[in-house]
Amino acid sequence: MMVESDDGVLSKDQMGSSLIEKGKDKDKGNIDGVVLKKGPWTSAEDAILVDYVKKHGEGNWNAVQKYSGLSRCGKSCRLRWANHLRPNLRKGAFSADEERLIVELHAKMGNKWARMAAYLPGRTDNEIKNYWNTRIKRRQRAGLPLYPSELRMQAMQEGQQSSGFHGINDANNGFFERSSGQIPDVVFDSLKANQGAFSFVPKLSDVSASSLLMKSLEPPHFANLGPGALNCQKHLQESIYMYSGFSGNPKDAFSSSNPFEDSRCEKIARSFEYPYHDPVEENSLPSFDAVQGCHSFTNGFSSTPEPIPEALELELPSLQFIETDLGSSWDSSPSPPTLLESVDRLIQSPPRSIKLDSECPSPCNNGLLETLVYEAKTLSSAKNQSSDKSSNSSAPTPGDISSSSLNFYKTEWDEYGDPISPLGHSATSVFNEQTPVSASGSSLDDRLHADIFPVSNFKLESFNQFQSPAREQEFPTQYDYTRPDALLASSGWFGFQSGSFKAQGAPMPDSMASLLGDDDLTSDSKQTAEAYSWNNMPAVCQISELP
DNA sequence: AAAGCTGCCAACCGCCTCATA
DNA sequence: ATATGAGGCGGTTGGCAGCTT
Repeated sequence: MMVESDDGVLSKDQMGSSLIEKGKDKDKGNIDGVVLKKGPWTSAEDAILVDYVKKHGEGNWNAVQKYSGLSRCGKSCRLRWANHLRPNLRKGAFSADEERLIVELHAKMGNKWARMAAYLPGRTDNEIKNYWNTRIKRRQRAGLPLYPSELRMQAMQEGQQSSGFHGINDANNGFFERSSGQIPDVVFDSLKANQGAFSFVPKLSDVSASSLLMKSLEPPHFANLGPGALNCQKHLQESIYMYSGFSGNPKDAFSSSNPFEDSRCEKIARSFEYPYHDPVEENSLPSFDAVQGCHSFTNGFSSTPEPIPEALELELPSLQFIETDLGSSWDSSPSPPTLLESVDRLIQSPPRSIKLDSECPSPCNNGLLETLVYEAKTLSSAKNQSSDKSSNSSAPTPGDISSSSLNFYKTEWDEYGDPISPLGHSATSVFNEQTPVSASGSSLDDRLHADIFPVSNFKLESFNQFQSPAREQEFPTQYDYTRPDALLASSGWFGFQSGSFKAQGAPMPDSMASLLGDDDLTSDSKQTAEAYSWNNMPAVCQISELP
């Protein structure tokens, strides 16, 4: 883009954009009647600013205009200095190491560009942000997960080997830390050395699905479910957008069962220049078959059996999709997807639209949360219908609703012959995948709690907002549904009924059983598990318990 | 060759936090 | 305790360049 000439003459572009605005407040370009310029900086302006900083140092940016005569607002000066003029700035393309680190950092921090920039010397938050946004677009377009399989695999391996996720045991310090600004050292292992051609460096024990999940559940996002529901929705959409490997491009999403059948996608994918070699994704890109019936969770048009292109761009938080396909999830795959992969798939594979007649009104544009409620109702309705048809005359209990939903989904998916749950790998599969039979059960349980429950909790909060009196009956009040463990134990919302798990013929790991309130367990162990989970819940989740 | 698309980049905007008066 | 200003941050926008169709 250009812009400026060295003699400071404005280009036509600059002339057009260097607005001279009058009558606005200081933030809008007018200080004490002095008209402040906007738009691209000229080299002359740069020189003035540099000179000013040399003399006065950084800071007090609003004084720049006063002392140097530069017709720029303080903010603009600060930005210009920080992003372009300050010494030791590193320009040019990101190196592979930098890119890798960005991915890691993003997995950990989310969109905390400034914090990320602190670990990329010479780079600015703006650069990182731009890079990330571009990267997201590319990967989304190609239907690739946002995080490479190595990263996810690493998370899995680390998770199984380590004694526990860093920080997971301490909700205030580690992985979910939100206030300290500290980052566990593990993140920087990748900085310590170029450990060869991606012997994939970083210890990602703390870069797990939980980070992804928590990303969308961060206080600024999560807490807004109250008065700031709109904001929350926006943030949630953003969050999912960020983590969605699912392309928002309807063409990409629906034109081909294999994105690489689309030459355009192929080119895009090949253009990734991604520091991670990702053979998994290369060879098994998410089948858009799975997307084809794209569950309208993605956009709130849940009653619409056919995908609505426009809606796809809404990028709703697919993280909410808790998998109910226990059948596939409990398959004893030799190499189960990693935790992160689970999240990726969870994100990538929005559930299919369910074609069924429902008495439930469509949530249409009412948003994701309504959609969730609607979906639950729909599934419940479907179950009731199928129950009527079947010989099973047992009346469903409230708790059965979710499990019936499971069955329904399973049936639907079986019909499609899709081995991958349309809801993706989510909680159940994650449980399965991430819960080796462990006598100690400690760290893993912790991780599970931390990784899974935040989502559940979020869902619950979301759900609560739309909870009807009738539903309140379905969800007995003795459950504190603001508590994710209680949620799971109750099986009320997403069908995590212990019986459902058992019905799948898969042994329930002790750790999970305890979470789910398995009756076979002693009350002590359940209490321990509950206390454990609750005490280790990220603060954001516990906050929700407050009145 | 022209139009369209995408990536990249710079800059702005609004909101938030924090320090200070 | 409150108001105000400075600075910081994240989201968004808009324009140019390069590539593709």
